[in-house]
Amino acid sequence: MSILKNKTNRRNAEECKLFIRPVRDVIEIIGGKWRLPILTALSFKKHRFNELQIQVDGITSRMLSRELKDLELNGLIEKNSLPETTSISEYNLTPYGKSLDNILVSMRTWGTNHREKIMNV
Amino acid sequence: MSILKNKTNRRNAEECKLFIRPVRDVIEIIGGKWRLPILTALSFKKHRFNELQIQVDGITSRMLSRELKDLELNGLIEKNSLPETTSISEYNLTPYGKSLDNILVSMRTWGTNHREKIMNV
DNA sequence: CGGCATCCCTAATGATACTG
DNA sequence: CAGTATCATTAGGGATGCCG
Repeated sequence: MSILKNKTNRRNAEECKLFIRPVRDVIEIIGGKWRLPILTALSFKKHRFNELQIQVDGITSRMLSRELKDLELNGLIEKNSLPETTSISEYNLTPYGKSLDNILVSMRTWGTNHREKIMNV
Repeated sequence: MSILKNKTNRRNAEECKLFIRPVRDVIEIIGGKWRLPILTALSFKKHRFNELQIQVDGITSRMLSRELKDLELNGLIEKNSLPETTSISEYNLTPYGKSLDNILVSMRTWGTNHREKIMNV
């Protein structure tokens, strides 16, 4: 019985690690202070660089530039330079970036609820 | 028409900010390298301190201690010191912590999928 | 076993100025 | 407008040792 229990515990422990690993992967990709806010803005609609800088309050052009580059490298967003005009580029979610929607929505929902809860207390 | 368009754009911009704010709130609470992995482990089952340290690979006791304290302060987890035994404490999700489930599941799901995608490419 | 204290280092971010 | 370059600062986190 104790042997069986040990085996069960070990299996549970392994299973638990299998839950954690993908979560850590996600954090690598969309973690940090800025990426989810940027993605949230882009899930709303496509934005230009300076529009993003206004929406994501407090971000510097330096950080915005870097984060956009990382998100693009990971295939979550795409950059389109408008051909007609000069010095205009637009950022948008790729289909793969749109697949983050469940995460974005669940976070937004929980966060909205939490804010209300904190305010009312 | 251009006036209407400006009003519409401004409304959209405000609405977008309303999407971003709660997301930033959530990041404040469960962001960073360790909190979501810890919460994921606890969503699986309650854990003791050293069990968590094993599950959340690479975390030091210092960081685990600090993160657990923050999560408890935010009402997401609870600590139970077992009365019978000495020096044993268990951590578990509170009901409020369990309300994070949608976030945890959506991240785990996306992360699992992403890992498969990366591996196969 | 479950932590806390100290010291230290690096990565992340900010501030500012500049450019095509 | 959409960034880049440089410098300064800070927060996050690792290593280690100690303690009830």
